[in-house]
Amino acid sequence: VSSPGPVRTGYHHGDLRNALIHAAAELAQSGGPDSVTIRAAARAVGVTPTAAYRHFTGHEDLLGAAKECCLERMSEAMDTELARLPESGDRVRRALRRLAALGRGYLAFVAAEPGLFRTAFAQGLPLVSPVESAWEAGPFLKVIEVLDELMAAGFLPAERRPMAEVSVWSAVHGLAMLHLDGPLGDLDDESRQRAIERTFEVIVAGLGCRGLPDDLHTELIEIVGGR
Amino acid sequence: VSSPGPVRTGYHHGDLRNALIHAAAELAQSGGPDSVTIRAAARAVGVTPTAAYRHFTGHEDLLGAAKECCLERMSEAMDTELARLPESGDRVRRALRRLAALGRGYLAFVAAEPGLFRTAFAQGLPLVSPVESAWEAGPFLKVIEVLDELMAAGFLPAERRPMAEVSVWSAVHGLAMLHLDGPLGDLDDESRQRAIERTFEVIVAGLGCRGLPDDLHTELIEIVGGR
DNA sequence: TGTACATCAGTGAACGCGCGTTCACTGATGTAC
DNA sequence: TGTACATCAGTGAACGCGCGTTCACTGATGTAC
Repeated sequence: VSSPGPVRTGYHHGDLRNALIHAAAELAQSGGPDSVTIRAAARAVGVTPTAAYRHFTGHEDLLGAAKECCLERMSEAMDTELARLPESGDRVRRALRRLAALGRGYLAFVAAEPGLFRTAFAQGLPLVSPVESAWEAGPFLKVIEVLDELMAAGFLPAERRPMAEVSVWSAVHGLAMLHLDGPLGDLDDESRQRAIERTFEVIVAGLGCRGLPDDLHTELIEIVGGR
Repeated sequence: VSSPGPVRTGYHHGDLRNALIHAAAELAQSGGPDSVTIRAAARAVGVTPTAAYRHFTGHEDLLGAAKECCLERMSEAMDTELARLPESGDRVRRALRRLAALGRGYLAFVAAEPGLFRTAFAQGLPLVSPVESAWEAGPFLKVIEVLDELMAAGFLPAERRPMAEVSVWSAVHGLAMLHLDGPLGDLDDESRQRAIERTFEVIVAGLGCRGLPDDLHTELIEIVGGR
């Protein structure tokens, strides 16, 4: 769960657990969850497969740790997008900007690191830590916060607040999946971009009642798709 | 791609290709795409693995056929929901009803047949037939038709029509995926239901400009979640 | 400060598994004459 | 109508692979006295 860790110094490794997780994440990066095996991770670290069993109960345990690691990477990618945002404007504007940046971060991560994304959402036993905490500390929590802010600022009516985070996340997650494995994978870049923009527009229009001023709309679209 | 096919009658099978596809689909049903192997399919049919190579170029070919088969099953499930709909009301009402029924069919299929769903969207080489036709003959086409109708009937403004099908499908697909493998899997049935309803509301509100009359809203929510 | 010994963290060999795929083959079918 | 023969659709044995996991082991570490 931390950085690469020292290369081994003699018989004992020193930080084998973290080294294995790091190796597992690199395997996930290049080949997705199916590439994460105890043998391959041990090989990458330069250690016998058996040694891994000192630190993990088995394959499932290692994969779970890798999953958690991928989720963290994803969370970081979204934070990066958030950090680039200007602070100007009223609360609604700032919150909508953040919503757009989250979507952008999510989709950019999927495009840049499909293997990590697939692993983060791999089927099977959940994460090592209690489920809720892992998810709520990650990407999902950020969406919840932004929607709370949108409600507090008066953009999102209170009666529409419940479950709104699910709608938002579903839309962006579905967009990502359909691009990765579904029929949207064949779209050219331009169409892909327009699909993302339209989905963002539909979601924002579906959340708030009122329309957006033109300049705000333009700014948001640029955040969600631009650069 | 057709029905079970006759049980073998002697040395020659008669319809081995279809029998293998059927077996592959059953494997997919119970264990997802990873369970679809040439050996297992041959075993199920009662034939040597080698025999499969008379009808498929290899594992990937069989899996592709299974994928196509799963997509068809999904399409049928959605058609079933469409067929149960009343025909009363104006064009907008009928089209929105159909939109709700498609979402319902999609999500019900995912819940009832997760293995088939996973296989339909399995990663890897596309389908046997040309990509577009397979998808556009399937679930996606139905969404496109309904949205065209919503535009023609005046509910969906023309300038919001492009890519709207992607937004709609992304939302429902994301909902399905997050329930299957994501953090939404832990929701109780009641919350799950509300999440689906809210997502439908957000999408409909995001597509059309105007609000829905109360009775229509109620009817649609019942279609999307009810029974 | 030195030493015996428990504990920890690795090694190396081996197991059984199911897989995709290939080979030379044989049984069944159908067609030309 | 019968027969030789090409063709088709299977069989059976075998290959090599990478995997998860277990076993008895050994090298390194640290702690009690």
